[in-house]
Amino acid sequence: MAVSIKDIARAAQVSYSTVSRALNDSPLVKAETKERIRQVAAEMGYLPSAVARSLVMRRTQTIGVVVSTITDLFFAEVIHAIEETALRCRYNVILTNSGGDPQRELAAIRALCERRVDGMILVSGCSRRKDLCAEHKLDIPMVIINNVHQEHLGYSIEVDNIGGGRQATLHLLELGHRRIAHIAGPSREWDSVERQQGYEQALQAYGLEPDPMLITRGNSRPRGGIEAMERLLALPVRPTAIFCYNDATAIGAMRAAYAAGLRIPQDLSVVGFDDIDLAPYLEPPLTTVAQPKREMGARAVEMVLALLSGDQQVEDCVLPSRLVIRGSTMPPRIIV
Amino acid sequence: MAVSIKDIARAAQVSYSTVSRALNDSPLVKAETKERIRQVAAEMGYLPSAVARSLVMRRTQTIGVVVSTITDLFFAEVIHAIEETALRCRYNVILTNSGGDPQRELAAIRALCERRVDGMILVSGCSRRKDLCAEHKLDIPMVIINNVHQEHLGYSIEVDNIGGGRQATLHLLELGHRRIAHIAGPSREWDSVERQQGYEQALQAYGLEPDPMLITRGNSRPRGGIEAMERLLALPVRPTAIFCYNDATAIGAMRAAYAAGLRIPQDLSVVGFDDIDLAPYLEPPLTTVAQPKREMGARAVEMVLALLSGDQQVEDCVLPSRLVIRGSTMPPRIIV
DNA sequence: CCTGTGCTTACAAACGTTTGCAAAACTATT
DNA sequence: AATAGTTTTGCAAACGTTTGTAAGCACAGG
Repeated sequence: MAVSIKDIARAAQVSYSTVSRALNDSPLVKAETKERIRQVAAEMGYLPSAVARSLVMRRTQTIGVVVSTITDLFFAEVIHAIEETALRCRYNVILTNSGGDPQRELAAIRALCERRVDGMILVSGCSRRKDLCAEHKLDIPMVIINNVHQEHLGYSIEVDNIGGGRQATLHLLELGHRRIAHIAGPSREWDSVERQQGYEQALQAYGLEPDPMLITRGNSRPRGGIEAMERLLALPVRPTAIFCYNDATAIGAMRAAYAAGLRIPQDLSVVGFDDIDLAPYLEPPLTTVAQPKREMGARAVEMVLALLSGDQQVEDCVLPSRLVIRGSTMPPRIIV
Repeated sequence: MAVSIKDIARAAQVSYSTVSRALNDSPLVKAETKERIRQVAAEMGYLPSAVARSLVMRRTQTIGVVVSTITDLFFAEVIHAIEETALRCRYNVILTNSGGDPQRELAAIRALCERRVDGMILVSGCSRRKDLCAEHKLDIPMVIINNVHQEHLGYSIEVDNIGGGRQATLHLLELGHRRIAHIAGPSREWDSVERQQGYEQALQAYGLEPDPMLITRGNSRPRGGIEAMERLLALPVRPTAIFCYNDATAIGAMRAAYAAGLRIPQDLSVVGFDDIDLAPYLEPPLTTVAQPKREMGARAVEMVLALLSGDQQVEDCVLPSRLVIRGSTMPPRIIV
């Protein structure tokens, strides 16, 4: 079917090893021969077989990526960055989604191992260390972005979640808010725990004790944000501001607030986390803590590549987060 | 490094072909032997090499997907569907993005061919037929979702763009709007042309002649929507409603409208296209024409698989679009 | 005791590359 | 003209599988 190196050899009257060398621009073959072979190859529409090459080279030039879902813009943007920088390094990306299920995640990792990817990147990997290790006999470099568990399980890239949560909350405090609610993410996600810690630290820095009534939980998606917000709105004394686990949650929270007839930010200030590309276009433009998505993706593949080249210097990195103030926050109407 | 079938053969004292058969549950090997071999394999942590298998089977169990960008929620959702149904059929997905550049798209296709993917799916493929064909010597099934060009170049899946544009516009007309603007997508995208046709047909059905002043163009992203909207707002007589090429554009348009102090839908009705998952959570919830994203993705892989199994019955399909009415549309204040 | 018949197992080729090493073809030197 | 040296080419093994075919073995029938 596909034309192989042997077909070219036959057509060009040389051995197929020569063809291989010619196409790889080896200095071992005479310039004219090289040229002739190349021409024949081009005429015949030759496309080398990456699978055969992978077999002998024991390199697939492939990075496996597993992510819970690609339909969250934050993940989509990180994956975009991964794909872009992988491409630049002549790697392709196999994408698998786990739906946030550790079982499926493990299955995905297994499949990637069978495919002999050169390295793997888990975005919000959700499996426990011990499970991961089992699969890890073929030592394939694996880096994890925003590890869900606290445990360190290999090379990881994190954002400064505590600092981000603190900044967000401090911003609200500085505006004069005192009843500041928090809609956390799923309790098993470590970054949610950290962001909440930052929130609590900020409150304490202002001499406020975190109020359990003001802390509720979403599912990291708009739906969860709506439900959480409805709970908060049902409180005898409503919060004047909210810090949300992520932008998707914030979007849900805002929706619920609007549905209840509130205005944002006049009646309620909202801060998100992630700074998805859509954040500036929301109504109102969302104040949020930016994660350096491009950099996270880029770093992850660089890390994999470094690991691949046997670099021992590779170290976990935690990148700074940055508060981006837009239109969803303002001082409370009545200064408490 | 990785344990191979030969290592197992040695450990289990059989030939490696027997190991292969045992692990593939061939009836040719005795039950006891099979069991013993499996045990050894499990103990040794054997993971079959998909690349070796691919080489001999001439099947990679891989589908290549090329998309302009994954950071548009519409694409992300389609790709999610593709990945899910591919997984269900035991296929993996190699994702590549072209950034909407035909050059890069071609390069991506080439790379996928080298990897010997079993089939390819282009989401909004942007290359011209003749360019594509060149690459197409190894006849790899290729299906295109929302082809950018009008030309038919292989199996394709489309949504009823004209009908969708018509429905959207009709909805606005029925509400009483008469000055209805349209923000189109990039002129080279065929679906934009069609949606605009639908828009014009609807107007004509109401005896209105499309007004060139009211038709402008975005870039299919929020930024373009903003700019287009600003142009429309500068018009001596503003439109009372807008039909946008897609939801991202609509989001931008709404942003610009808000920035100009307008209220939506009281001062301006807005309709989008795509029905991204976020649409119901926007402020106001966006009225939009839904594309059956899940089905489009699923159909695409089913089509590839059918083609792969030599099915001759495979036919292009155009799926229906469906208007979803939410909060961004209402009758105009002053009936014209 | 020999032969045919099933059931198991082993051998070997093939998939399409890369690459070490030997062989061949030149070139230059004596 | 022979030799050494250099460049160019070919041979063959290897990568880890699958699979067609041959071989081995036990057992039954003649």
